[in-house]
Order: sequence, then C-alpha cells, then structure tokens
Amino acid sequence: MDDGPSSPGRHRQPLRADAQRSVDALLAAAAQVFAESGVDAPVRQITARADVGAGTLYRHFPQRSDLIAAVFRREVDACAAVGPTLAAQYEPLEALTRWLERFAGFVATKRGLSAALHSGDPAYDSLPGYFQQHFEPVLADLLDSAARAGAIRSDADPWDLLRAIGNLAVPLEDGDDHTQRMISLLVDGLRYGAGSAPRQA
Amino acid sequence: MDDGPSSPGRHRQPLRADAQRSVDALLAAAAQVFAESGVDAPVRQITARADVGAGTLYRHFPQRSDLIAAVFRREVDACAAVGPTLAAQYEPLEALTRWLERFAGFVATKRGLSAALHSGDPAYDSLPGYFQQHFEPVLADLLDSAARAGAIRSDADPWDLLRAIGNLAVPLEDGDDHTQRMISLLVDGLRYGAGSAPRQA
DNA sequence: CACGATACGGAACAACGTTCCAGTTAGCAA
DNA sequence: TTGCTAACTGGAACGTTGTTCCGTATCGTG
Repeated sequence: MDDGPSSPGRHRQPLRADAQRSVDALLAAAAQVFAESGVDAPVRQITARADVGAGTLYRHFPQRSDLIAAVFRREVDACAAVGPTLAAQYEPLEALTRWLERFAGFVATKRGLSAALHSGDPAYDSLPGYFQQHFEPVLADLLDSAARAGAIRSDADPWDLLRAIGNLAVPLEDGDDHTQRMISLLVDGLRYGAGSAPRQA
Repeated sequence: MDDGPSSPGRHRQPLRADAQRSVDALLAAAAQVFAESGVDAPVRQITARADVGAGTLYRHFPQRSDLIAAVFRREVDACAAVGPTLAAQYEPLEALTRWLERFAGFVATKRGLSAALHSGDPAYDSLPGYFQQHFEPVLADLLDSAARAGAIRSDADPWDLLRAIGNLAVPLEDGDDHTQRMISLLVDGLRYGAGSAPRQA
C-alpha cells in the first residue's frame, strides 16, 4: 500500500513513526490537491495542507514524479480493494455497477496525469502496467460473478470496459451525473444478452 | 504564413515595420529554442536569442500557447511549401523521398509538443486539423505523381504514411540516420507493387 | 533516562513568468 | 523636411515556484 521513500525497492527500513505520519499526510494531501488543481499544482499547496515543511516532502519524495507515482499507486490500490468488499456485500450486478462508479470517480481525479504520462519521464513507465495489473483482475471477477448469476452476458472484456469508462469519465471533470448515466447505460448493455447468445463487449 | 498577433482572426492591422521584425525574430528564435529544449523552454532564452525584450514577446504573444501555435503553423507552412518545389525539380520518386525526409525533420523538432497537445488547453485544438489539412494534400500529390509515373503502387494512403513517419521520427531525437533508413524502407515498400496489383499501404 | 540517529520546519536562494512604464521609433500630414 | 501621435520597445521589478540547507526537535533504544 504505502512504500516509504522514493522509487526502487519497496521500503528499505521500517520508517520512524513520525516519518510514517509525514508520508501519510503528504500522500493524503497530494491526492486532494492533485484532484483539485491537477498534478502541476504548487508544492507549497501540498506541504501546507499536509501541515509539513518543504524539506520533509523532499526527504521522502526527491522527485515530483515520485510523489505522483506514489499517490497514483495508493489510489489504484484503494480502488481495487473496494472490489472484493462490494462483491461480498451486494448481489453481483449491484456490486459491479457500484464498483464501476467508484472506478469512474478514480479516473476523474486524474486530470493532467495523462499529459505527465506521455512526457517521456521514465519514472512513469511502470504506471500503466500497474493500472492494468491491479484493475483488470478485480473487474474480471465482478464480471464473472455477474455472468454466473445470469445477470449479464459472459463475453465482456474487462480491459475494454476499463478503457471505455476511462474515456467516458475523463472529459467531464465537473460533478454532473453524466458519467454515472453512461455507466448505467453500459451495464444495461451488458445485461442485454444475459441469458441468450450475446454479441460483443 | 505569419499572422501578427495572437489567436483569433488572422491579422487585424498591417503591423508596423519594427513590430513585424520583432515577430519574425521571435518566431525564428522560438523555433530554434523549441527544437533544442522543448516547448517548455524558459521565456528569457527565447527573448535573448531574438534580441528582444520580454515586453515585446508578451505584446505579440500574450499566451505561451499563442507562440507555440504560431511557430507550429509557420513550420507546417514551410514544410508543406517544399512539396511543390521538389515536385517541379526532381522526378516523382525522388521528390517524394526528399519530401518525406524533410517531413521527418519537421517532426523531429516537435519534442514535448505532443504533451502540450493533450494538456487540454483549447488553444491547441485547431493544430491537429491544421497539420492534416496542410500536409495531406501535399503528400497526396507527390504520391499521385509517383504512381502515375509507375514508380510506386497507387493505393498508398497519405494520412497513414504521415502518421507512420511521425511515429518513426519521434522517439529518436538524436541525429542518427535511423529515421532516414526507415523512410527509404517505406518508399521501397511503396515501389514493390509498382506495376502490378498492390495490396495495402 | 540519556544518547545517537533520524526527521522536521521554514528561512533562504535561484530561476522563472509576467507586468509595467519611461523612453524610443515608425508612419503620416503639413 | 519637420513635427506630431500612436505604436512599439526594453528591461527593471514583482510575485510565484522549485529546491536546498541546517539548527532544532523527535524517536527508538540500551
């Protein structure tokens, strides 16, 4: 979930208690600020909200991309973890719908990150893989359960769906319910061929 | 070719002579600096090379995107204009090859612009259209002439070729001749089905 | 409790984007 | 040519940002 310092090996040392607090506060603050002002937001805005000095930030995240990548991974983990929880709590179709909405919320906070991803900085190279690796199995399980229950067709491709919703949620940004309507439309589309022979995802 | 001030209607007034000099100097300097250091290069670097004050830059290009877009359009125009010239000067296949190499040179100076394009700034919205609108006819003519001369097959899609070379030239940046070899490979591919029935571009 | 290692805060510096205006210059009319 | 006005120019100056540095505070341990 939270790797302490920068990029390479996970966490080398157990991190002192206050240091762990700082890292957590920074990641939480950065997540909020990134969502509000994009990944190019001023550093001071983050340190101020985390109630932390600038030196503390640079101690744990020497490169800006370290912070961005860490926030990204943390949010991917959080969103992916919701999948099994929902699956245990709701019937398959309901769990699927709710998770897709949650995923749309995740995507909505990624304003400006797309540009960073294509900036050529090698620090971001691993993120798309991380994204796919963690989300695809979660959605695959949700789809599978719903299909077994006869609630949706069985030929939906998880990765296609993820990208479709990603494209749906990105251009809006504003808090209207357009994305939500689109998602339910997609789910309805999945339900269409439930019992009989389906066509495509 | 050179629209004076910022974005909307072309040039509203004929621009005073010294102002025209400044604009030209700025566009030339910006083109060099962008090619060397990317579109995020410091403003002062541009004004210094243009031998111009900062105020002069902001008078003619209030937004950074104005300057970037102007440089982009100017270079598109310059590159597109070379097409007919080469066509009149060389035999069709030679003209085609030379222009493709020229086009690769154009693409090579666009480092970092791809990221800006996807930044969401509406000032860049028109650029892709401008790109396609000016390059596609030029290449289409060159391909057509070469096909009529029996030098290449006749089913090559100009737009496909432009994007292929664009992808070829982007990742290299360094001045090796890899791009050039790839282009000649492409042209050889075009020649393959010259007289007989071809397959695809 | 005391001590060493670790981490913290925020002042300080450098570099940048942008604004502002006193001085200069181009274009035109007499 | 000369004089006038509007347009244009240069660069100092300001506010903001990224980043470093180090005296001080805190943690974990024997």
